[in-house]
Amino acid sequence: MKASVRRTTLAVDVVVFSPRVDALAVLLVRAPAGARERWSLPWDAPQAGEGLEEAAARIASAALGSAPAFFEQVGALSDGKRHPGNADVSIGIAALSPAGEGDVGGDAEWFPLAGLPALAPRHRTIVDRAAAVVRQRVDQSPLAFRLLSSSFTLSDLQGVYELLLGRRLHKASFRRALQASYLVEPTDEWHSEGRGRPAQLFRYAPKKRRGARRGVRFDLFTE
Amino acid sequence: MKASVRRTTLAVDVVVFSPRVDALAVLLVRAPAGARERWSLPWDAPQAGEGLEEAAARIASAALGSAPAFFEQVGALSDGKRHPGNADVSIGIAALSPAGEGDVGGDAEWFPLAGLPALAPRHRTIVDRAAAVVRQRVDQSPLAFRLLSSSFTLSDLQGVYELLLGRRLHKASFRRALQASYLVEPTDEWHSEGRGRPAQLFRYAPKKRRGARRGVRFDLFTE
DNA sequence: GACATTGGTGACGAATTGTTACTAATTCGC
DNA sequence: GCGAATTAGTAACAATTCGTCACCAATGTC
Repeated sequence: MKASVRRTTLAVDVVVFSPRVDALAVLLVRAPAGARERWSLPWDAPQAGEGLEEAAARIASAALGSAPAFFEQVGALSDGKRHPGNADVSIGIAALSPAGEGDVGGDAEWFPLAGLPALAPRHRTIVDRAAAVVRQRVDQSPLAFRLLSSSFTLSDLQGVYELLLGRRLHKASFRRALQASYLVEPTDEWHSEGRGRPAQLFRYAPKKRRGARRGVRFDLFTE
Repeated sequence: MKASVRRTTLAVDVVVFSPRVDALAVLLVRAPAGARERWSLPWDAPQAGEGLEEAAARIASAALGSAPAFFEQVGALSDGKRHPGNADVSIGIAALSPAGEGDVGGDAEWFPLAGLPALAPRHRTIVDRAAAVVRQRVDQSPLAFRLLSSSFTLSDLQGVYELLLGRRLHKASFRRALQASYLVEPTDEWHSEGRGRPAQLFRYAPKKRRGARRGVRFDLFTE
Protein backbone atom coordinates (compact mmCIF):
# COMPACT_ATOMS: atom_id res chain seq x y z
CA MET A 1 0.00 0.00 0.00
CA LYS A 2 1.06 3.56 -0.52
CA ALA A 3 2.29 5.29 2.56
CA SER A 4 0.32 8.37 1.55
CA VAL A 5 -0.83 9.26 5.02
CA ARG A 6 -2.71 12.55 4.97
CA ARG A 7 -3.54 14.53 8.06
CA THR A 8 -7.18 14.69 8.94
CA THR A 9 -9.23 16.50 11.55
CA LEU A 10 -10.89 14.05 13.86
CA ALA A 11 -13.66 14.44 16.41
CA VAL A 12 -15.02 12.15 19.08
CA ASP A 13 -18.76 12.77 19.48
CA VAL A 14 -20.43 11.25 22.52
CA VAL A 15 -24.08 10.30 22.93
CA VAL A 16 -24.78 9.87 26.65
CA PHE A 17 -28.01 7.99 27.27
CA SER A 18 -29.88 7.83 30.53
CA PRO A 19 -33.42 6.78 31.39
CA ARG A 20 -35.56 9.73 32.48
CA VAL A 21 -39.25 9.69 33.23
CA ASP A 22 -40.35 6.89 30.93
CA ALA A 23 -38.12 7.84 28.04
CA LEU A 24 -34.53 7.54 26.98
CA ALA A 25 -32.77 10.87 27.35
CA VAL A 26 -29.69 12.25 25.62
CA LEU A 27 -27.24 14.72 27.12
CA LEU A 28 -26.67 17.85 25.04
CA VAL A 29 -24.44 20.84 25.70
CA ARG A 30 -25.16 24.45 24.91
CA ALA A 31 -23.32 25.54 21.79
CA PRO A 32 -21.12 28.67 21.87
CA ALA A 33 -22.75 31.89 20.73
CA GLY A 34 -22.74 32.25 16.98
CA ALA A 35 -23.07 28.55 16.28
CA ARG A 36 -25.73 27.53 13.84
CA GLU A 37 -27.59 25.31 16.32
CA ARG A 38 -28.14 26.11 19.98
CA TRP A 39 -27.26 22.61 21.17
CA SER A 40 -24.77 19.92 20.25
CA LEU A 41 -23.47 16.59 21.41
CA PRO A 42 -20.48 16.78 23.72
CA TRP A 43 -17.44 16.41 21.49
CA ASP A 44 -13.76 17.17 21.20
CA ALA A 45 -10.67 16.08 19.34
CA PRO A 46 -8.77 13.24 21.00
CA GLN A 47 -5.59 14.36 22.72
CA ALA A 48 -2.23 12.95 21.74
CA GLY A 49 -1.74 9.43 23.04
CA GLU A 50 -5.29 9.20 24.29
CA GLY A 51 -7.42 6.18 23.39
CA LEU A 52 -10.84 6.82 21.89
CA GLU A 53 -12.80 5.47 24.84
CA GLU A 54 -10.53 7.51 27.09
CA ALA A 55 -11.36 10.61 25.10
CA ALA A 56 -15.06 9.77 25.28
CA ALA A 57 -14.82 9.42 29.06
CA ARG A 58 -13.13 12.80 29.35
CA ILE A 59 -15.66 14.48 27.08
CA ALA A 60 -18.66 12.94 28.80
CA SER A 61 -17.29 13.80 32.24
CA ALA A 62 -16.98 17.44 31.31
CA ALA A 63 -20.69 17.61 30.54
CA LEU A 64 -22.06 15.14 33.04
CA GLY A 65 -19.86 15.81 36.04
CA SER A 66 -18.82 12.18 36.33
CA ALA A 67 -17.76 9.52 33.88
CA PRO A 68 -20.35 7.08 32.56
CA ALA A 69 -19.53 3.47 33.29
CA PHE A 70 -19.98 2.11 29.81
CA PHE A 71 -18.99 3.07 26.29
CA GLU A 72 -19.64 1.51 22.94
CA GLN A 73 -18.48 2.67 19.55
CA VAL A 74 -21.21 3.49 17.13
CA GLY A 75 -19.12 3.97 14.03
CA ALA A 76 -17.01 6.47 12.18
CA LEU A 77 -18.58 8.96 9.81
CA SER A 78 -16.98 10.96 7.09
CA ASP A 79 -19.87 11.87 4.89
CA GLY A 80 -20.17 15.42 3.73
CA LYS A 81 -22.52 16.33 6.55
CA ARG A 82 -21.78 19.33 8.68
CA HIS A 83 -20.10 18.89 12.05
CA PRO A 84 -20.05 21.74 14.59
CA GLY A 85 -16.24 21.78 14.50
CA ASN A 86 -16.00 20.91 10.81
CA ALA A 87 -14.11 17.74 11.59
CA ASP A 88 -13.37 15.59 8.55
CA VAL A 89 -14.12 12.40 10.41
CA SER A 90 -16.30 11.82 13.46
CA ILE A 91 -16.17 8.83 15.73
CA GLY A 92 -19.51 8.35 17.43
CA ILE A 93 -19.50 6.78 20.86
CA ALA A 94 -22.54 5.82 22.89
CA ALA A 95 -22.26 6.09 26.66
CA LEU A 96 -24.69 4.79 29.24
CA SER A 97 -25.32 6.49 32.54
CA PRO A 98 -27.66 5.21 35.26
CA ALA A 99 -30.72 7.28 36.07
CA GLY A 100 -29.96 10.12 38.43
CA GLU A 101 -26.21 9.68 38.24
CA GLY A 102 -23.93 12.65 37.71
CA ASP A 103 -24.54 16.29 38.26
CA VAL A 104 -25.41 18.01 35.05
CA GLY A 105 -24.02 21.52 35.12
CA GLY A 106 -25.46 24.70 33.69
CA ASP A 107 -24.12 24.11 30.20
CA ALA A 108 -25.65 20.68 29.73
CA GLU A 109 -29.19 19.39 29.71
CA TRP A 110 -31.11 16.14 29.22
CA PHE A 111 -33.50 15.90 26.29
CA PRO A 112 -35.85 13.02 25.53
CA LEU A 113 -34.60 11.10 22.53
CA ALA A 114 -37.90 11.58 20.77
CA GLY A 115 -37.86 15.37 21.25
CA LEU A 116 -34.39 16.65 20.55
CA PRO A 117 -33.76 20.22 19.45
CA ALA A 118 -32.12 20.93 16.09
CA LEU A 119 -28.59 19.54 15.83
CA ALA A 120 -25.87 19.76 13.24
CA PRO A 121 -26.67 17.16 10.56
CA ARG A 122 -23.82 14.88 11.44
CA HIS A 123 -24.73 14.94 15.11
CA ARG A 124 -28.29 14.04 14.17
CA THR A 125 -26.99 11.02 12.27
CA ILE A 126 -24.78 9.96 15.14
CA VAL A 127 -27.64 10.14 17.62
CA ASP A 128 -29.84 8.04 15.37
CA ARG A 129 -27.15 5.46 14.85
CA ALA A 130 -26.32 5.36 18.54
CA ALA A 131 -29.95 4.73 19.38
CA ALA A 132 -30.16 1.98 16.76
CA VAL A 133 -26.99 0.33 18.03
CA VAL A 134 -28.15 0.40 21.63
CA ARG A 135 -31.58 -0.98 20.73
CA GLN A 136 -30.11 -3.70 18.59
CA ARG A 137 -27.56 -4.92 21.11
CA VAL A 138 -29.73 -4.91 24.19
CA ASP A 139 -29.83 -8.66 24.40
CA GLN A 140 -26.23 -9.35 23.42
CA SER A 141 -24.56 -6.91 25.75
CA PRO A 142 -25.41 -6.00 29.33
CA LEU A 143 -26.48 -2.54 28.22
CA ALA A 144 -29.62 -2.46 30.31
CA PHE A 145 -27.67 -2.98 33.52
CA ARG A 146 -25.53 0.07 32.73
CA LEU A 147 -28.64 2.22 32.79
CA LEU A 148 -29.44 1.17 36.36
CA SER A 149 -27.62 1.69 39.60
CA SER A 150 -25.78 -1.25 41.11
CA SER A 151 -28.87 -2.70 42.72
CA PHE A 152 -32.32 -2.59 41.23
CA THR A 153 -35.68 -4.30 41.34
CA LEU A 154 -36.75 -6.65 38.61
CA SER A 155 -39.52 -4.23 37.68
CA ASP A 156 -36.88 -1.54 37.17
CA LEU A 157 -34.93 -3.85 34.93
CA GLN A 158 -37.99 -4.79 32.94
CA GLY A 159 -38.82 -1.12 32.58
CA VAL A 160 -35.41 -0.40 31.06
CA TYR A 161 -35.81 -3.26 28.62
CA GLU A 162 -39.22 -1.96 27.63
CA LEU A 163 -37.75 1.50 27.16
CA LEU A 164 -35.00 0.20 24.93
CA LEU A 165 -37.11 -2.24 22.95
CA GLY A 166 -40.06 0.09 22.66
CA ARG A 167 -42.67 -2.49 23.57
CA ARG A 168 -44.24 -4.06 26.64
CA LEU A 169 -42.94 -7.35 27.97
CA HIS A 170 -44.78 -9.94 29.99
CA LYS A 171 -43.70 -10.13 33.58
CA ALA A 172 -43.65 -13.89 33.98
CA SER A 173 -41.82 -14.55 30.71
CA PHE A 174 -39.30 -11.83 31.43
CA ARG A 175 -38.46 -13.25 34.82
CA ARG A 176 -38.29 -16.82 33.65
CA ALA A 177 -35.84 -15.88 30.87
CA LEU A 178 -33.79 -13.82 33.30
CA GLN A 179 -33.71 -16.71 35.75
CA ALA A 180 -32.41 -19.05 33.05
CA SER A 181 -29.67 -16.62 32.09
CA TYR A 182 -27.90 -16.46 35.46
CA LEU A 183 -27.26 -12.75 34.99
CA VAL A 184 -28.49 -11.41 38.32
CA GLU A 185 -28.39 -12.46 41.92
CA PRO A 186 -30.66 -11.32 44.74
CA THR A 187 -29.31 -9.13 47.50
CA ASP A 188 -30.84 -9.27 50.95
CA GLU A 189 -32.20 -5.78 50.59
CA TRP A 190 -35.72 -4.76 49.76
CA HIS A 191 -37.05 -1.65 48.18
CA SER A 192 -40.32 -0.11 49.26
CA GLU A 193 -41.62 2.45 46.84
CA GLY A 194 -44.60 3.62 48.86
CA ARG A 195 -47.64 1.66 47.88
CA GLY A 196 -47.62 -2.00 46.92
CA ARG A 197 -45.55 -4.91 48.06
CA PRO A 198 -41.83 -4.17 48.53
CA ALA A 199 -39.56 -5.60 45.86
CA GLN A 200 -36.35 -7.49 46.37
CA LEU A 201 -33.21 -5.80 45.08
CA PHE A 202 -30.94 -7.62 42.66
CA ARG A 203 -27.47 -6.97 41.37
CA TYR A 204 -25.84 -7.74 38.05
CA ALA A 205 -23.67 -10.81 38.58
CA PRO A 206 -23.28 -12.84 35.41
CA LYS A 207 -22.52 -16.49 36.15
CA LYS A 208 -21.13 -19.25 34.03
CA ARG A 209 -22.10 -19.10 30.38
CA ARG A 210 -24.60 -21.80 29.53
CA GLY A 211 -22.77 -23.73 26.86
CA ALA A 212 -24.74 -24.86 23.86
CA ARG A 213 -26.21 -22.19 21.63
CA ARG A 214 -29.08 -23.36 19.55
CA GLY A 215 -29.84 -23.21 15.88
CA VAL A 216 -29.85 -20.19 13.62
CA ARG A 217 -32.37 -17.46 14.14
CA PHE A 218 -32.57 -15.47 10.90
CA ASP A 219 -33.64 -12.43 12.90
CA LEU A 220 -32.65 -10.12 10.11
CA PHE A 221 -33.48 -6.46 10.07
CA THR A 222 -34.46 -6.29 6.46
CA GLU A 223 -35.82 -2.82 6.19
CA MET B 1 -16.83 22.35 23.35
CA LYS B 2 -13.39 23.65 22.56
CA ALA B 3 -12.67 23.95 18.90
CA SER B 4 -9.24 22.45 19.47
CA VAL B 5 -9.23 20.31 16.37
CA ARG B 6 -5.86 18.62 15.98
CA ARG B 7 -4.73 16.96 12.80
CA THR B 8 -4.37 13.24 12.94
CA THR B 9 -3.13 10.58 10.58
CA LEU B 10 -5.91 8.22 9.67
CA ALA B 11 -5.92 4.84 7.98
CA VAL B 12 -8.70 2.67 6.64
CA ASP B 13 -7.77 -1.00 7.11
CA VAL B 14 -9.88 -3.54 5.26
CA VAL B 15 -10.46 -7.17 6.18
CA VAL B 16 -11.83 -8.95 3.12
CA PHE B 17 -13.41 -12.30 4.00
CA SER B 18 -14.25 -15.05 1.58
CA PRO B 19 -15.07 -18.72 2.06
CA ARG B 20 -12.29 -20.99 0.73
CA VAL B 21 -12.10 -24.73 1.06
CA ASP B 22 -13.98 -25.19 4.31
CA ALA B 23 -12.53 -22.18 6.05
CA LEU B 24 -12.99 -18.44 6.17
CA ALA B 25 -10.12 -16.75 4.34
CA VAL B 26 -8.69 -13.25 4.67
CA LEU B 27 -7.06 -11.28 1.87
CA LEU B 28 -3.55 -10.01 2.65
CA VAL B 29 -1.16 -7.99 0.53
CA ARG B 30 2.62 -8.33 0.34
CA ALA B 31 4.31 -5.61 2.37
CA PRO B 32 6.98 -3.43 0.74
CA ALA B 33 10.57 -4.56 1.25
CA GLY B 34 11.98 -3.42 4.56
CA ALA B 35 8.69 -3.63 6.40
CA ARG B 36 8.70 -5.45 9.67
CA GLU B 37 6.12 -8.04 8.59
CA ARG B 38 5.92 -9.65 5.16
CA TRP B 39 2.14 -9.27 4.91
CA SER B 40 -0.45 -6.70 5.89
CA LEU B 41 -4.13 -5.93 5.49
CA PRO B 42 -4.96 -3.77 2.49
CA TRP B 43 -5.03 -0.22 3.79
CA ASP B 44 -4.66 3.42 2.82
CA ALA B 45 -5.55 6.87 3.99
CA PRO B 46 -8.95 8.11 2.84
CA GLN B 47 -8.75 10.66 0.05
CA ALA B 48 -10.21 14.12 0.43
CA GLY B 49 -13.98 14.08 0.17
CA GLU B 50 -14.14 10.31 0.09
CA GLY B 51 -16.50 8.44 2.41
CA LEU B 52 -15.07 5.67 4.53
CA GLU B 53 -16.95 2.85 2.79
CA GLU B 54 -15.93 4.42 -0.50
CA ALA B 55 -12.31 4.32 0.60
CA ALA B 56 -12.71 0.71 1.71
CA ALA B 57 -14.14 -0.20 -1.70
CA ARG B 58 -11.21 1.43 -3.47
CA ILE B 59 -8.67 -0.24 -1.21
CA ALA B 60 -10.26 -3.67 -1.49
CA SER B 61 -10.57 -3.35 -5.26
CA ALA B 62 -6.88 -2.65 -5.61
CA ALA B 63 -6.05 -5.95 -3.94
CA LEU B 64 -8.96 -8.10 -5.08
CA GLY B 65 -9.43 -6.86 -8.63
CA SER B 66 -13.10 -6.07 -8.07
CA ALA B 67 -15.06 -4.41 -5.30
CA PRO B 68 -16.69 -6.58 -2.65
CA ALA B 69 -20.44 -6.10 -2.44
CA PHE B 70 -20.69 -5.58 1.27
CA PHE B 71 -18.90 -3.56 3.92
CA GLU B 72 -19.37 -3.23 7.62
CA GLN B 73 -17.45 -1.07 10.04
CA VAL B 74 -15.65 -2.92 12.75
CA GLY B 75 -14.57 0.00 14.86
CA ALA B 76 -11.94 2.66 15.18
CA LEU B 77 -8.72 1.94 17.04
CA SER B 78 -6.26 4.37 18.48
CA ASP B 79 -4.41 2.30 20.99
CA GLY B 80 -0.66 2.47 21.05
CA LYS B 81 -0.29 -0.58 18.86
CA ARG B 82 1.89 -0.44 15.79
CA HIS B 83 0.31 0.14 12.41
CA PRO B 84 2.28 -0.47 9.19
CA GLY B 85 1.91 3.18 8.23
CA ASN B 86 2.08 4.48 11.80
CA ALA B 87 -1.38 5.97 11.52
CA ASP B 88 -2.67 7.51 14.73
CA VAL B 89 -6.14 6.13 14.22
CA SER B 90 -7.28 3.12 12.22
CA ILE B 91 -10.79 2.47 11.02
CA GLY B 92 -11.32 -1.25 10.53
CA ILE B 93 -13.79 -2.30 7.88
CA ALA B 94 -14.90 -5.84 7.15
CA ALA B 95 -15.74 -6.68 3.56
CA LEU B 96 -17.42 -9.82 2.27
CA SER B 97 -16.65 -11.34 -1.10
CA PRO B 98 -18.35 -14.43 -2.55
CA ALA B 99 -16.23 -17.52 -3.10
CA GLY B 100 -14.30 -17.40 -6.33
CA GLU B 101 -15.12 -13.77 -7.04
CA GLY B 102 -12.41 -11.34 -8.08
CA ASP B 103 -9.01 -11.98 -9.52
CA VAL B 104 -6.38 -11.80 -6.87
CA GLY B 105 -3.22 -10.38 -8.38
CA GLY B 106 0.39 -11.22 -7.64
CA ASP B 107 0.66 -8.91 -4.66
CA ALA B 108 -2.28 -10.34 -2.76
CA GLU B 109 -3.10 -13.76 -1.38
CA TRP B 110 -5.83 -15.54 0.57
CA PHE B 111 -4.93 -16.96 3.97
CA PRO B 112 -7.18 -19.07 6.17
CA LEU B 113 -8.31 -17.05 9.16
CA ALA B 114 -6.95 -19.67 11.52
CA GLY B 115 -3.50 -19.64 9.93
CA LEU B 116 -2.52 -16.08 9.25
CA PRO B 117 1.12 -15.02 8.98
CA ALA B 118 2.56 -12.44 11.37
CA LEU B 119 0.86 -9.05 11.08
CA ALA B 120 1.49 -5.66 12.63
CA PRO B 121 -0.13 -5.73 16.07
CA ARG B 122 -2.88 -3.35 15.19
CA HIS B 123 -3.76 -5.32 12.08
CA ARG B 124 -3.91 -8.45 14.18
CA THR B 125 -6.41 -6.75 16.48
CA ILE B 126 -8.50 -5.53 13.57
CA VAL B 127 -8.68 -9.00 12.04
CA ASP B 128 -9.79 -10.50 15.34
CA ARG B 129 -12.42 -7.85 15.85
CA ALA B 130 -13.66 -8.17 12.29
CA ALA B 131 -14.05 -11.92 12.72
CA ALA B 132 -15.89 -11.43 15.99
CA VAL B 133 -18.23 -8.85 14.48
CA VAL B 134 -19.03 -11.03 11.50
CA ARG B 135 -19.66 -14.08 13.65
CA GLN B 136 -21.81 -12.12 16.05
CA ARG B 137 -24.03 -10.49 13.43
CA VAL B 138 -24.60 -13.49 11.21
CA ASP B 139 -28.21 -13.74 12.21
CA GLN B 140 -29.02 -10.05 12.34
CA SER B 141 -27.57 -9.05 9.01
CA PRO B 142 -27.63 -10.89 5.70
CA LEU B 143 -23.88 -11.48 5.92
CA ALA B 144 -24.01 -15.10 4.85
CA PHE B 145 -25.64 -14.20 1.54
CA ARG B 146 -22.80 -11.82 0.76
CA LEU B 147 -20.38 -14.72 0.88
CA LEU B 148 -22.28 -16.58 -1.85
CA SER B 149 -22.93 -15.74 -5.45
CA SER B 150 -26.37 -14.52 -6.42
CA SER B 151 -27.84 -18.01 -6.63
CA PHE B 152 -26.89 -20.87 -4.37
CA THR B 153 -28.13 -24.17 -3.03
CA LEU B 154 -29.47 -24.45 0.48
CA SER B 155 -26.57 -26.76 1.31
CA ASP B 156 -24.17 -24.00 0.24
CA LEU B 157 -25.99 -21.56 2.48
CA GLN B 158 -25.96 -23.95 5.39
CA GLY B 159 -22.24 -24.49 4.80
CA VAL B 160 -21.55 -20.76 5.08
CA TYR B 161 -23.54 -20.53 8.29
CA GLU B 162 -21.60 -23.46 9.71
CA LEU B 163 -18.35 -21.79 8.68
CA LEU B 164 -19.31 -18.56 10.37
CA LEU B 165 -20.80 -20.08 13.48
CA GLY B 166 -18.14 -22.75 13.82
CA ARG B 167 -20.54 -25.61 14.48
CA ARG B 168 -22.71 -28.05 12.59
CA LEU B 169 -26.38 -27.31 12.04
CA HIS B 170 -29.20 -29.76 11.47
CA LYS B 171 -30.53 -29.79 7.95
CA ALA B 172 -34.22 -29.98 8.73
CA SER B 173 -34.12 -27.29 11.43
CA PHE B 174 -32.05 -25.00 9.28
CA ARG B 175 -34.46 -25.23 6.39
CA ARG B 176 -37.53 -24.84 8.55
CA ALA B 177 -36.12 -21.67 10.13
CA LEU B 178 -35.12 -20.34 6.73
CA GLN B 179 -38.58 -21.06 5.37
CA ALA B 180 -40.17 -19.11 8.20
CA SER B 181 -37.93 -16.13 7.58
CA TYR B 182 -38.98 -15.43 4.00
CA LEU B 183 -35.40 -14.56 3.09
CA VAL B 184 -34.91 -16.64 -0.03
CA GLU B 185 -36.96 -17.64 -3.02
CA PRO B 186 -36.39 -20.58 -5.35
CA THR B 187 -35.26 -20.03 -8.91
CA ASP B 188 -36.21 -22.52 -11.60
CA GLU B 189 -32.60 -23.57 -11.99
CA TRP B 190 -30.96 -26.67 -10.60
CA HIS B 191 -27.39 -27.38 -9.76
CA SER B 192 -25.86 -30.79 -10.35
CA GLU B 193 -22.56 -31.24 -8.62
CA GLY B 194 -21.69 -34.68 -9.99
CA ARG B 195 -22.91 -37.34 -7.65
CA GLY B 196 -26.09 -37.12 -5.65
CA ARG B 197 -29.43 -35.57 -6.39
CA PRO B 198 -29.30 -32.12 -8.03
CA ALA B 199 -30.16 -29.23 -5.74
CA GLN B 200 -32.50 -26.38 -6.48
CA LEU B 201 -30.92 -22.95 -6.66
CA PHE B 202 -32.24 -20.13 -4.52
CA ARG B 203 -31.68 -16.42 -4.46
CA TYR B 204 -31.67 -13.91 -1.62
CA ALA B 205 -35.00 -12.09 -1.76
CA PRO B 206 -36.09 -10.87 1.68
CA LYS B 207 -39.85 -10.47 1.92
CA LYS B 208 -42.07 -8.59 4.32
CA ARG B 209 -40.76 -8.45 7.84
CA ARG B 210 -42.82 -10.69 10.08
CA GLY B 211 -44.13 -8.25 12.60
CA ALA B 212 -44.12 -9.34 16.20
CA ARG B 213 -40.77 -9.94 17.79
CA ARG B 214 -40.84 -12.16 20.79
CA GLY B 215 -39.63 -11.72 24.33
CA VAL B 216 -36.16 -10.89 25.48
CA ARG B 217 -33.39 -13.39 24.96
CA PHE B 218 -30.58 -12.48 27.37
CA ASP B 219 -28.09 -13.99 24.95
CA LEU B 220 -25.25 -12.09 26.52
CA PHE B 221 -21.66 -12.71 25.74
CA THR B 222 -20.37 -12.52 29.26
CA GLU B 223 -16.79 -13.57 28.88
C1' DG C 1 -29.64 -53.16 -10.90
C1' DA C 2 -27.60 -52.57 -6.25
C1' DC C 3 -25.28 -49.13 -3.80
C1' DA C 4 -23.30 -44.78 -2.45
C1' DT C 5 -24.20 -39.99 -2.22
C1' DT C 6 -26.53 -35.74 -1.86
C1' DG C 7 -31.17 -33.24 -1.68
C1' DG C 8 -35.48 -32.60 0.60
C1' DT C 9 -39.54 -33.28 3.90
C1' DG C 10 -42.97 -35.29 7.36
C1' DA C 11 -43.72 -36.20 11.89
C1' DC C 12 -43.13 -36.79 16.83
C1' DG C 13 -41.48 -35.81 21.41
C1' DA C 14 -39.00 -32.38 24.07
C1' DA C 15 -38.18 -27.88 25.25
C1' DT C 16 -39.39 -23.15 25.26
C1' DT C 17 -42.56 -19.40 25.34
C1' DG C 18 -47.03 -16.59 25.83
C1' DT C 19 -50.69 -16.06 28.84
C1' DT C 20 -53.86 -16.47 32.57
C1' DA C 21 -54.68 -16.63 37.03
C1' DC C 22 -53.54 -16.85 41.27
C1' DT C 23 -51.02 -15.65 46.03
C1' DA C 24 -48.23 -12.12 48.86
C1' DA C 25 -47.14 -7.78 51.06
C1' DT C 26 -47.71 -3.33 51.44
C1' DT C 27 -50.37 1.73 51.60
C1' DC C 28 -54.57 4.37 51.48
C1' DG C 29 -59.19 5.75 52.63
C1' DC C 30 -62.80 5.20 55.65
C1' DG D 1 -59.47 -2.22 61.92
C1' DC D 2 -60.59 -3.49 57.40
C1' DG D 3 -61.45 -3.68 52.57
C1' DA D 4 -59.87 -1.72 48.13
C1' DA D 5 -56.03 -0.55 45.48
C1' DT D 6 -51.44 -1.40 44.13
C1' DT D 7 -47.21 -3.60 43.17
C1' DA D 8 -44.36 -8.10 43.57
C1' DG D 9 -43.81 -12.72 42.55
C1' DT D 10 -45.09 -17.56 40.85
C1' DA D 11 -47.62 -21.85 39.37
C1' DA D 12 -49.54 -23.95 35.73
C1' DC D 13 -51.48 -24.65 31.25
C1' DA D 14 -51.73 -24.06 26.22
C1' DA D 15 -49.46 -22.94 22.04
C1' DT D 16 -45.54 -22.81 19.56
C1' DT D 17 -40.95 -23.81 18.29
C1' DC D 18 -37.01 -26.84 18.02
C1' DG D 19 -34.03 -31.05 17.77
C1' DT D 20 -34.11 -35.33 15.90
C1' DC D 21 -35.20 -39.41 13.41
C1' DA D 22 -36.94 -41.56 9.59
C1' DC D 23 -37.87 -41.71 5.41
C1' DC D 24 -38.38 -40.68 0.14
C1' DA D 25 -36.13 -38.66 -4.31
C1' DA D 26 -32.75 -38.19 -7.88
C1' DT D 27 -28.49 -38.68 -9.43
C1' DG D 28 -23.62 -41.13 -10.44
C1' DT D 29 -20.71 -45.45 -9.87
C1' DC D 30 -19.74 -50.13 -10.14
